[in-house]
Amino acid sequence: MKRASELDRLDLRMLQALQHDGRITNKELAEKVNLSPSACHQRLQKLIQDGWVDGFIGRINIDRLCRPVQCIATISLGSHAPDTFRFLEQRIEAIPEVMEAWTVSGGCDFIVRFICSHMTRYMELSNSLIQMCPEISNINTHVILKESKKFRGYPVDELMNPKGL
Amino acid sequence: MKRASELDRLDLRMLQALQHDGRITNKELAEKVNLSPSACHQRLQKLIQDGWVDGFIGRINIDRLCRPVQCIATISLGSHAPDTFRFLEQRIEAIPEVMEAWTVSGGCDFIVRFICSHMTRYMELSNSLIQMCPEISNINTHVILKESKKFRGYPVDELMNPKGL
DNA sequence: TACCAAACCGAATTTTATTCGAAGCAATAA
DNA sequence: TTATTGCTTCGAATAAAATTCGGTTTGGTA
Repeated sequence: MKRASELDRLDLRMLQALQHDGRITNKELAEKVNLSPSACHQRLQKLIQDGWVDGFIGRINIDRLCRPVQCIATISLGSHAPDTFRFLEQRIEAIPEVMEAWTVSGGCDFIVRFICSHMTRYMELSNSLIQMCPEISNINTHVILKESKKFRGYPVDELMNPKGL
Repeated sequence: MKRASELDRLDLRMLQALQHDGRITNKELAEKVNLSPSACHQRLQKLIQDGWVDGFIGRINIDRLCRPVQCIATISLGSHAPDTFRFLEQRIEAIPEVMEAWTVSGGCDFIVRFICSHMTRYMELSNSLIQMCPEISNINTHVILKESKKFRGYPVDELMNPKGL
């Protein structure tokens, strides 16, 4: 299996193309990177098999389906014992309405993004977290007014070829 | 074009399947929702064409490609004039290293998620924001230690069939 | 019951995916 | 320089999937 430094220009261009359109056909992808369909197919299978690609998701237009309440909560713990972290992390992960969550350093310990059918539901969820984890010292809720920038893939160029190095 | 309330059970199941695997074949999707491939194909095209699906993204395993620094910044403004908001929002959007950004209410005005090749680059970016927008009163940086939960699609069931209604 | 529109189905056709053997290419050792 | 080796590519053949289309079913309505 290749290491990251062994991925060549074609591999990276394929990954970028897949980020941009996860449903691109192998034939189109091959044209885009100037390979024959068979060679491209072999590379693509290998990229997926070796875990460079994490999966493909169809993004649904959730705001057209319903009018959800979205919140970002910053959670602070009183105790920083590893067990406490793990426990809360697992509980957070298990909540379907949690879309993303991060363990962070800075002014708090977790940052969690929720999407809920209504505000009361969000309150239920945050209350349940407080109840099941008394070590939580603070939850600060930020209601999302607008998604200013949606995730559209990682900036592979900037990350792989950082300026000034 | 259908309205949200006119999407039936099959449409929703298709959207959920696409969230889970954006590269699922039409044939597999048809089996999953108990339709003939042709009927499923027609529905899928219509769902995409009518904008229920926002696009397809291949998720790449960025931590295998490099060792990026990821941060979440909370930004507060001194002036809440609409022009100030719009200006900063546009500048934030334009930064390739900004993966996601939200306008929020609560203890701050924007929450922004960065991915950078190294910490110095992050500092450059946050400094540049402060320079170009003097109305920023505070930026609080949270370094991401761990992605506790990755986005895996919206909880369609919970959002469309909220408990207690 | 008769009619209509929408959705579905199955078969036919077109396009794409997948497989596979042969050829090209670069690095290495003789 | 010349063989050898391993890896990648290519193109053709085959398998599978997508797409189209005419006919049928279905559900609602007059």
